[in-house]
Amino acid sequence: MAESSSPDVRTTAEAWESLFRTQVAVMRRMQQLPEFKKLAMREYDVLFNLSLCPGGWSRLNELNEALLISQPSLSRMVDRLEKKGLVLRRTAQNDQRGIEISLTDEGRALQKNIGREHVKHLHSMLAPLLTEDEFGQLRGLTDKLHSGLKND
Amino acid sequence: MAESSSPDVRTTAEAWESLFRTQVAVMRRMQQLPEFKKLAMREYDVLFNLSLCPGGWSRLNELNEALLISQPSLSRMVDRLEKKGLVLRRTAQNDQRGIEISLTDEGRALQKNIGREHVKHLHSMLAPLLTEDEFGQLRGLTDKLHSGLKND
DNA sequence: TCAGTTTACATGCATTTGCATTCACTGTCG
DNA sequence: CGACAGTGAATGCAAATGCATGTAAACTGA
Repeated sequence: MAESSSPDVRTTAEAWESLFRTQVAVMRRMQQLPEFKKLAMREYDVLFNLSLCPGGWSRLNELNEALLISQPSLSRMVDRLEKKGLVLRRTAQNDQRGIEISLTDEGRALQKNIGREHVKHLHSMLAPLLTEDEFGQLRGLTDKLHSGLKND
Repeated sequence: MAESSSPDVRTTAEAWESLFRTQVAVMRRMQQLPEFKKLAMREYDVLFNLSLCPGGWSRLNELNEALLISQPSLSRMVDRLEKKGLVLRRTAQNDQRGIEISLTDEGRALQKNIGREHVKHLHSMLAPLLTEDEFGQLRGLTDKLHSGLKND
Protein backbone atom coordinates (compact mmCIF):
# COMPACT_ATOMS: atom_id res chain seq x y z
CA MET A 1 0.00 0.00 0.00
CA ALA A 2 1.34 3.40 -0.99
CA GLU A 3 2.27 5.75 1.81
CA SER A 4 0.53 9.11 1.98
CA SER A 5 2.90 11.92 2.79
CA SER A 6 1.99 15.00 4.79
CA PRO A 7 -0.06 17.24 2.50
CA ASP A 8 1.59 20.19 0.81
CA VAL A 9 0.24 23.73 0.64
CA ARG A 10 -1.10 23.39 -2.87
CA THR A 11 -3.06 20.24 -2.10
CA THR A 12 -4.81 21.67 0.94
CA ALA A 13 -5.59 24.95 -0.82
CA GLU A 14 -7.04 23.24 -3.87
CA ALA A 15 -9.16 20.89 -1.80
CA TRP A 16 -10.48 23.82 0.22
CA GLU A 17 -11.23 25.86 -2.85
CA SER A 18 -13.14 22.98 -4.40
CA LEU A 19 -15.13 22.47 -1.22
CA PHE A 20 -15.87 26.14 -0.92
CA ARG A 21 -16.98 26.58 -4.51
CA THR A 22 -19.23 23.57 -4.20
CA GLN A 23 -20.81 25.08 -1.13
CA VAL A 24 -21.43 28.34 -3.01
CA ALA A 25 -22.99 26.51 -5.94
CA VAL A 26 -25.35 24.56 -3.70
CA MET A 27 -26.25 27.61 -1.61
CA ARG A 28 -27.05 29.73 -4.63
CA ARG A 29 -29.55 27.11 -5.74
CA MET A 30 -31.02 26.82 -2.26
CA GLN A 31 -31.45 30.55 -1.78
CA GLN A 32 -33.73 30.76 -4.76
CA LEU A 33 -36.21 28.24 -3.41
CA PRO A 34 -39.65 29.51 -2.41
CA GLU A 35 -39.21 28.41 1.25
CA PHE A 36 -36.66 31.13 1.73
CA LYS A 37 -39.10 33.85 0.86
CA LYS A 38 -40.70 33.26 4.26
CA LEU A 39 -37.49 33.40 6.22
CA ALA A 40 -34.03 34.50 5.24
CA MET A 41 -31.37 31.82 4.97
CA ARG A 42 -29.47 33.17 7.94
CA GLU A 43 -32.56 33.19 10.10
CA TYR A 44 -33.34 29.62 9.14
CA ASP A 45 -29.81 28.74 10.13
CA VAL A 46 -30.47 30.00 13.63
CA LEU A 47 -33.64 27.94 13.93
CA PHE A 48 -31.84 24.90 12.54
CA ASN A 49 -29.01 25.18 15.06
CA LEU A 50 -31.49 25.61 17.88
CA SER A 51 -33.33 22.50 16.73
CA LEU A 52 -30.14 20.48 17.20
CA CYS A 53 -29.63 21.73 20.73
CA PRO A 54 -30.02 18.82 23.16
CA GLY A 55 -31.81 20.53 26.05
CA GLY A 56 -33.61 22.91 23.73
CA TRP A 57 -31.85 25.95 25.14
CA SER A 58 -28.63 27.42 23.79
CA ARG A 59 -26.43 30.22 24.99
CA LEU A 60 -26.17 33.16 22.61
CA ASN A 61 -22.39 32.99 22.41
CA GLU A 62 -22.49 29.26 21.82
CA LEU A 63 -25.02 29.68 19.03
CA ASN A 64 -22.88 32.41 17.56
CA GLU A 65 -19.99 30.01 17.09
CA ALA A 66 -21.99 27.95 14.63
CA LEU A 67 -22.82 30.98 12.46
CA LEU A 68 -20.89 33.38 10.29
CA ILE A 69 -22.57 36.53 11.57
CA SER A 70 -21.24 38.86 14.24
CA GLN A 71 -22.41 38.85 17.84
CA PRO A 72 -24.35 42.12 17.57
CA SER A 73 -26.06 40.86 14.42
CA LEU A 74 -27.12 37.69 16.12
CA SER A 75 -28.30 39.63 19.13
CA ARG A 76 -30.62 41.69 16.96
CA MET A 77 -31.66 38.75 14.84
CA VAL A 78 -32.81 37.03 18.01
CA ASP A 79 -34.81 40.18 18.82
CA ARG A 80 -36.57 39.90 15.51
CA LEU A 81 -37.16 36.17 15.77
CA GLU A 82 -38.56 36.73 19.25
CA LYS A 83 -40.95 39.41 17.96
CA LYS A 84 -42.06 36.98 15.25
CA GLY A 85 -42.83 34.45 17.97
CA LEU A 86 -40.31 31.91 16.73
CA VAL A 87 -37.87 31.86 19.66
CA LEU A 88 -37.85 32.45 23.42
CA ARG A 89 -35.13 34.24 25.34
CA ARG A 90 -34.32 33.98 29.03
CA THR A 91 -31.51 34.92 31.34
CA ALA A 92 -29.04 32.10 31.94
CA GLN A 93 -29.31 30.47 35.38
CA ASN A 94 -25.64 30.26 36.28
CA ASP A 95 -24.58 33.54 34.75
CA GLN A 96 -26.75 36.62 34.99
CA ARG A 97 -24.89 38.19 32.08
CA GLY A 98 -25.75 35.48 29.59
CA ILE A 99 -28.97 34.67 27.82
CA GLU A 100 -30.35 31.39 26.59
CA ILE A 101 -32.55 30.89 23.56
CA SER A 102 -34.91 28.18 22.46
CA LEU A 103 -37.48 27.55 19.78
CA THR A 104 -41.16 28.15 20.42
CA ASP A 105 -43.56 25.48 19.18
CA GLU A 106 -44.22 27.68 16.20
CA GLY A 107 -40.52 28.12 15.58
CA ARG A 108 -39.93 24.41 15.77
CA ALA A 109 -42.77 23.72 13.38
CA LEU A 110 -41.51 26.28 10.90
CA GLN A 111 -37.99 24.89 11.09
CA LYS A 112 -39.28 21.41 10.41
CA ASN A 113 -41.34 22.56 7.46
CA ILE A 114 -38.54 24.45 5.83
CA GLY A 115 -36.04 21.74 6.74
CA ARG A 116 -38.14 19.10 5.03
CA GLU A 117 -38.23 21.07 1.76
CA HIS A 118 -34.60 21.92 2.18
CA VAL A 119 -33.62 18.25 2.41
CA LYS A 120 -35.85 17.29 -0.47
CA HIS A 121 -34.22 19.81 -2.76
CA LEU A 122 -30.76 18.87 -1.59
CA HIS A 123 -31.46 15.30 -2.46
CA SER A 124 -32.75 16.04 -5.92
CA MET A 125 -29.77 18.28 -6.58
CA LEU A 126 -27.00 16.11 -5.20
CA ALA A 127 -28.08 12.47 -5.25
CA PRO A 128 -27.46 11.98 -8.99
CA LEU A 129 -23.91 13.20 -8.68
CA LEU A 130 -22.32 10.68 -6.31
CA THR A 131 -22.99 7.14 -5.15
CA GLU A 132 -24.06 6.22 -1.64
CA ASP A 133 -20.50 5.14 -0.87
CA GLU A 134 -19.06 8.36 -2.17
CA PHE A 135 -21.39 10.43 0.01
CA GLY A 136 -20.21 8.33 2.91
CA GLN A 137 -16.58 9.03 2.06
CA LEU A 138 -17.30 12.72 1.68
CA ARG A 139 -19.00 12.85 5.03
CA GLY A 140 -16.16 10.94 6.65
CA LEU A 141 -13.61 13.42 5.34
CA THR A 142 -15.53 16.57 6.25
CA ASP A 143 -16.40 15.18 9.67
CA LYS A 144 -12.74 14.61 10.27
CA LEU A 145 -11.95 18.19 9.29
CA HIS A 146 -14.79 19.57 11.36
CA SER A 147 -13.97 17.68 14.50
CA GLY A 148 -10.29 18.49 14.10
CA LEU A 149 -11.11 22.19 13.99
CA LYS A 150 -13.23 22.18 17.12
CA ASN A 151 -10.30 21.52 19.41
CA ASP A 152 -7.62 23.97 18.43
CA MET B 1 -16.49 -5.41 -4.81
CA ALA B 2 -19.60 -4.21 -3.03
CA GLU B 3 -22.17 -2.41 -5.11
CA SER B 4 -23.08 1.14 -4.13
CA SER B 5 -26.78 1.80 -4.35
CA SER B 6 -28.34 5.12 -5.26
CA PRO B 7 -28.00 7.39 -2.23
CA ASP B 8 -30.98 7.92 0.02
CA VAL B 9 -32.25 11.24 1.34
CA ARG B 10 -30.63 10.88 4.73
CA THR B 11 -27.20 10.15 3.32
CA THR B 12 -27.14 13.15 1.02
CA ALA B 13 -28.48 15.49 3.72
CA GLU B 14 -25.95 14.36 6.29
CA ALA B 15 -23.06 14.67 3.89
CA TRP B 16 -24.19 18.15 2.95
CA GLU B 17 -24.60 19.21 6.52
CA SER B 18 -21.14 17.99 7.39
CA LEU B 19 -19.65 19.81 4.43
CA PHE B 20 -21.52 22.98 5.26
CA ARG B 21 -20.59 22.99 8.93
CA THR B 22 -16.96 22.41 8.03
CA GLN B 23 -17.09 25.36 5.69
CA VAL B 24 -18.53 27.54 8.46
CA ALA B 25 -15.86 26.43 10.93
CA VAL B 26 -13.06 27.22 8.49
CA MET B 27 -14.58 30.55 7.46
CA ARG B 28 -15.02 31.72 11.03
CA ARG B 29 -11.33 31.17 11.63
CA MET B 30 -10.39 32.90 8.38
CA GLN B 31 -12.53 35.96 9.02
CA GLN B 32 -10.64 36.74 12.18
CA LEU B 33 -7.28 36.95 10.46
CA PRO B 34 -5.62 40.36 10.21
CA GLU B 35 -5.62 40.32 6.37
CA PHE B 36 -9.37 40.72 6.41
CA LYS B 37 -9.18 43.98 8.27
CA LYS B 38 -7.99 45.58 5.05
CA LEU B 39 -10.70 44.13 2.85
CA ALA B 40 -13.92 42.38 3.71
CA MET B 41 -14.13 38.69 2.93
CA ARG B 42 -16.76 39.23 0.27
CA GLU B 43 -14.68 41.86 -1.45
CA TYR B 44 -11.67 39.58 -1.45
CA ASP B 45 -13.87 36.95 -3.02
CA VAL B 46 -14.56 39.25 -5.94
CA LEU B 47 -10.88 39.95 -6.46
CA PHE B 48 -10.11 36.25 -6.20
CA ASN B 49 -12.68 35.31 -8.81
CA LEU B 50 -11.40 38.02 -11.12
CA SER B 51 -7.87 36.70 -10.70
CA LEU B 52 -9.01 33.34 -12.06
CA CYS B 53 -10.57 34.87 -15.13
CA PRO B 54 -8.65 33.77 -18.24
CA GLY B 55 -8.72 36.95 -20.31
CA GLY B 56 -8.66 39.12 -17.23
CA TRP B 57 -12.11 40.53 -17.92
CA SER B 58 -15.33 39.10 -16.56
CA ARG B 59 -18.95 39.99 -17.14
CA LEU B 60 -20.80 41.20 -14.07
CA ASN B 61 -23.49 38.55 -14.32
CA GLU B 62 -20.93 35.81 -14.81
CA LEU B 63 -19.02 36.99 -11.75
CA ASN B 64 -22.26 37.12 -9.80
CA GLU B 65 -22.83 33.42 -10.35
CA ALA B 66 -19.72 32.58 -8.37
CA LEU B 67 -20.85 34.64 -5.38
CA LEU B 68 -23.63 34.47 -2.84
CA ILE B 69 -24.55 38.15 -2.97
CA SER B 70 -27.36 39.66 -5.00
CA GLN B 71 -26.86 41.41 -8.30
CA PRO B 72 -27.50 44.91 -6.90
CA SER B 73 -25.04 44.27 -4.09
CA LEU B 74 -22.37 43.18 -6.50
CA SER B 75 -23.08 46.18 -8.70
CA ARG B 76 -22.43 48.52 -5.80
CA MET B 77 -19.50 46.53 -4.50
CA VAL B 78 -17.86 46.95 -7.88
CA ASP B 79 -18.49 50.69 -7.54
CA ARG B 80 -16.61 50.71 -4.27
CA LEU B 81 -13.77 48.55 -5.52
CA GLU B 82 -13.46 50.83 -8.54
CA LYS B 83 -13.27 53.90 -6.29
CA LYS B 84 -10.56 52.18 -4.27
CA GLY B 85 -8.63 51.64 -7.49
CA LEU B 86 -8.77 47.86 -7.30
CA VAL B 87 -10.87 47.07 -10.37
CA LEU B 88 -11.67 48.53 -13.79
CA ARG B 89 -15.09 48.58 -15.42
CA ARG B 90 -15.93 48.89 -19.11
CA THR B 91 -18.91 48.36 -21.36
CA ALA B 92 -18.97 44.94 -23.01
CA GLN B 93 -18.06 44.94 -26.69
CA ASN B 94 -20.78 42.64 -28.02
CA ASP B 95 -23.54 43.80 -25.73
CA GLN B 96 -24.00 47.44 -24.85
CA ARG B 97 -26.09 46.48 -21.83
CA GLY B 98 -23.36 44.49 -20.18
CA ILE B 99 -20.25 45.55 -18.33
CA GLU B 100 -16.93 43.81 -17.94
CA ILE B 101 -14.65 44.02 -14.95
CA SER B 102 -10.99 43.34 -14.41
CA LEU B 103 -8.36 43.83 -11.75
CA THR B 104 -6.05 46.82 -11.80
CA ASP B 105 -2.38 46.14 -11.11
CA GLU B 106 -2.99 47.29 -7.57
CA GLY B 107 -5.99 45.01 -7.26
CA ARG B 108 -4.04 42.06 -8.55
CA ALA B 109 -1.20 42.76 -6.16
CA LEU B 110 -3.55 43.04 -3.19
CA GLN B 111 -5.31 39.83 -4.15
CA LYS B 112 -1.99 38.02 -4.34
CA ASN B 113 -0.89 39.32 -0.98
CA ILE B 114 -4.06 38.39 0.79
CA GLY B 115 -4.28 35.11 -1.08
CA ARG B 116 -0.81 34.14 0.02
CA GLU B 117 -1.65 34.64 3.69
CA HIS B 118 -4.99 33.01 3.14
CA VAL B 119 -3.38 29.85 1.78
CA LYS B 120 -0.75 29.80 4.49
CA HIS B 121 -3.39 29.88 7.21
CA LEU B 122 -5.52 27.30 5.45
CA HIS B 123 -2.57 24.99 5.34
CA SER B 124 -1.70 25.36 9.00
CA MET B 125 -5.34 24.83 9.93
CA LEU B 126 -6.16 21.89 7.69
CA ALA B 127 -2.98 20.02 6.84
CA PRO B 128 -2.72 18.20 10.18
CA LEU B 129 -6.24 16.85 9.84
CA LEU B 130 -6.05 14.73 6.68
CA THR B 131 -3.37 12.99 4.66
CA GLU B 132 -2.35 14.03 1.18
CA ASP B 133 -4.40 11.17 -0.24
CA GLU B 134 -7.44 12.15 1.74
CA PHE B 135 -7.26 15.73 0.51
CA GLY B 136 -7.08 14.28 -2.98
CA GLN B 137 -10.20 12.19 -2.37
CA LEU B 138 -12.02 15.15 -0.87
CA ARG B 139 -11.15 17.29 -3.84
CA GLY B 140 -12.24 14.56 -6.24
CA LEU B 141 -15.63 14.30 -4.58
CA THR B 142 -16.33 18.01 -4.33
CA ASP B 143 -15.13 18.58 -7.89
CA LYS B 144 -17.59 15.97 -9.03
CA LEU B 145 -20.40 17.71 -7.16
CA HIS B 146 -19.38 21.10 -8.42
CA SER B 147 -19.11 20.12 -12.05
CA GLY B 148 -22.37 18.21 -11.84
CA LEU B 149 -24.15 21.31 -10.59
CA LYS B 150 -22.88 23.58 -13.32
CA ASN B 151 -24.88 21.84 -16.02
CA ASP B 152 -28.40 21.54 -14.69
C1' DT C 1 -40.05 47.30 -38.92
C1' DC C 2 -41.78 47.76 -34.85
C1' DA C 3 -44.62 46.48 -30.60
C1' DG C 4 -43.81 43.18 -26.89
C1' DT C 5 -40.70 40.51 -24.28
C1' DT C 6 -36.43 39.47 -22.20
C1' DT C 7 -31.85 40.46 -20.46
C1' DA C 8 -28.20 43.30 -18.08
C1' DC C 9 -27.18 46.44 -15.00
C1' DA C 10 -28.32 50.59 -11.90
C1' DT C 11 -31.08 53.00 -8.17
C1' DG C 12 -34.52 54.17 -4.36
C1' DC C 13 -35.50 52.72 -0.06
C1' DA C 14 -36.17 49.97 4.04
C1' DT C 15 -33.74 46.44 6.51
C1' DT C 16 -29.68 44.16 8.16
C1' DT C 17 -24.93 44.12 9.18
C1' DG C 18 -20.58 45.10 11.49
C1' DC C 19 -17.50 47.96 14.27
C1' DA C 20 -16.81 50.41 18.28
C1' DT C 21 -18.46 51.10 22.48
C1' DT C 22 -21.22 50.58 26.62
C1' DC C 23 -23.46 48.22 30.36
C1' DA C 24 -23.91 44.61 33.59
C1' DC C 25 -22.27 40.86 35.77
C1' DT C 26 -18.28 37.59 37.09
C1' DG C 27 -13.88 36.23 38.71
C1' DT C 28 -9.33 37.43 40.67
C1' DC C 29 -5.88 39.13 43.58
C1' DG C 30 -4.25 42.33 47.13
C1' DC D 1 -14.00 42.80 51.33
C1' DG D 2 -12.95 46.02 47.14
C1' DA D 3 -10.62 47.82 43.17
C1' DC D 4 -9.72 45.79 38.52
C1' DA D 5 -9.43 42.99 34.68
C1' DG D 6 -12.38 39.83 31.93
C1' DT D 7 -16.64 38.15 29.81
C1' DG D 8 -21.53 38.19 27.62
C1' DA D 9 -24.72 40.71 25.55
C1' DA D 10 -26.92 45.21 23.96
C1' DT D 11 -26.73 49.74 21.48
C1' DG D 12 -25.34 53.96 18.45
C1' DC D 13 -24.24 54.70 14.07
C1' DA D 14 -22.35 54.36 9.47
C1' DA D 15 -22.04 51.09 5.79
C1' DA D 16 -23.67 47.16 3.12
C1' DT D 17 -27.49 44.32 1.65
C1' DG D 18 -31.71 42.84 -0.68
C1' DC D 19 -36.14 43.66 -2.82
C1' DA D 20 -38.68 46.03 -5.96
C1' DT D 21 -38.28 48.80 -9.65
C1' DG D 22 -36.23 51.67 -13.39
C1' DT D 23 -33.66 52.23 -17.69
C1' DA D 24 -31.61 50.86 -21.68
C1' DA D 25 -30.22 47.51 -25.03
C1' DA D 26 -31.07 43.14 -27.37
C1' DC D 27 -33.99 39.64 -29.03
C1' DT D 28 -38.68 37.86 -31.15
C1' DG D 29 -42.28 37.31 -34.21
C1' DA D 30 -45.92 38.84 -36.79
